[in-house]
Amino acid sequence: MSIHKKQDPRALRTKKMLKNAVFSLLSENQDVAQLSVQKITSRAELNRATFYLHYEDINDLLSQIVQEIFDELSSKTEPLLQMKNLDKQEHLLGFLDYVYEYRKIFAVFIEHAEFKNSLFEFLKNVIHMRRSERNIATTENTVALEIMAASLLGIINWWIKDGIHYSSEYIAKQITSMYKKKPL
Amino acid sequence: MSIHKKQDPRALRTKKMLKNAVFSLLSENQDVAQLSVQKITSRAELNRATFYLHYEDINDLLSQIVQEIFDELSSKTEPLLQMKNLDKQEHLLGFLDYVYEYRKIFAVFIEHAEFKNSLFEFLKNVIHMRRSERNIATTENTVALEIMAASLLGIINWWIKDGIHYSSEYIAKQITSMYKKKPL
DNA sequence: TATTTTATCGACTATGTGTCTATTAAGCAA
DNA sequence: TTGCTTAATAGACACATAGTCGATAAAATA
Repeated sequence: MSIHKKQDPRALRTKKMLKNAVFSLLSENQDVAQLSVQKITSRAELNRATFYLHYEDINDLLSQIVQEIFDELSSKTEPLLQMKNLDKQEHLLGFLDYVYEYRKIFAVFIEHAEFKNSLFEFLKNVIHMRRSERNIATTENTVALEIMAASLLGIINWWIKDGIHYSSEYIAKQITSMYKKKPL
Repeated sequence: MSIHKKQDPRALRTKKMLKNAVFSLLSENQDVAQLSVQKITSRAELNRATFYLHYEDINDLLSQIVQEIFDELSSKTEPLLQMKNLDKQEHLLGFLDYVYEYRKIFAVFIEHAEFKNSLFEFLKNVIHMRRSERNIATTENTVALEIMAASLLGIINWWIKDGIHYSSEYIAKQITSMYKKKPL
């Protein structure tokens, strides 16, 4: 954030316009794979060469967008996780509420490998925090952290793509009733 | 199979060569998205125009490959599912063994939307069969079929992509110990 | 104001798609 | 075997896209 050396306002403006163009295009066709540098710069009303002054390729731009999404996700969910007196299901529900709020963005970006990885790491982190907080032994007899996270990722992926008519409350209930131990 | 009207042997040969070219290319770069009609026909040593005599586009070809993969998966796992005297975990293990055998193909094609959908439907079907077989009420108090299938899909996705050093036995054990009710 | 940085324009090479026509070759059926 | 049918090839076409380059104009800043 403030660590970065101050950038040329023209560069900042251009980058914002390119990102806005990406969201504008994605809101239409809902498909990351159909993006092209031409479409993005055309939508942003910028020259195509300008794109390459700021990003290596489309993936570079998408990576930075994903980074920003998860910076926000972390800053919004961390205070929730600090509240140790919350019920088992309230943490999960708080997270699912956030996912629901950004379900359209999530549904598009979940196809992007880096977004998927970030979400996976995020889930692992949250599960790990919850476990150590409740003093659950992480070495013996415990379901592997990664398998639990992969399972949750699968459910979230399904939810935002094909099952978004279910409420976050319902999903939270199903999840907690499915596992032997509460994941979040 | 034998229902189809007999096809021109030249067409059969061409289609087989194109499919082989796809597998050949995928064994090198492991990425469906990097395929092109030019690369495929060049690898198959066929004219590019010939491709369009048999397939609409790359997705059409991939769809037919995926179809064949699941035809084989079904024919190999169905006899296993008919054996009603098997232990809870043996069904799951038999399926995971099949996935392990074809893990390289699976890891590549799991990125393909149609493959993912087919696998999801397959999992739903198997869970449903197991449940009705064991007379589990599907309406009351039971975890939604789709959520369970989505969860398993997430685990399988993780396993074949990032956790294939774990044995199918270990994965089966983790899965059965994670859920309150055995999924398969 | 003078220097640096950014943005634009046009051009170029390269790869890819999908279609089309004409021609050659292989399969099949009377 | 001959003749019809279908498949495969070759080359061309218009079009979209990627990534780079040099020259020029415009904005930011020291």
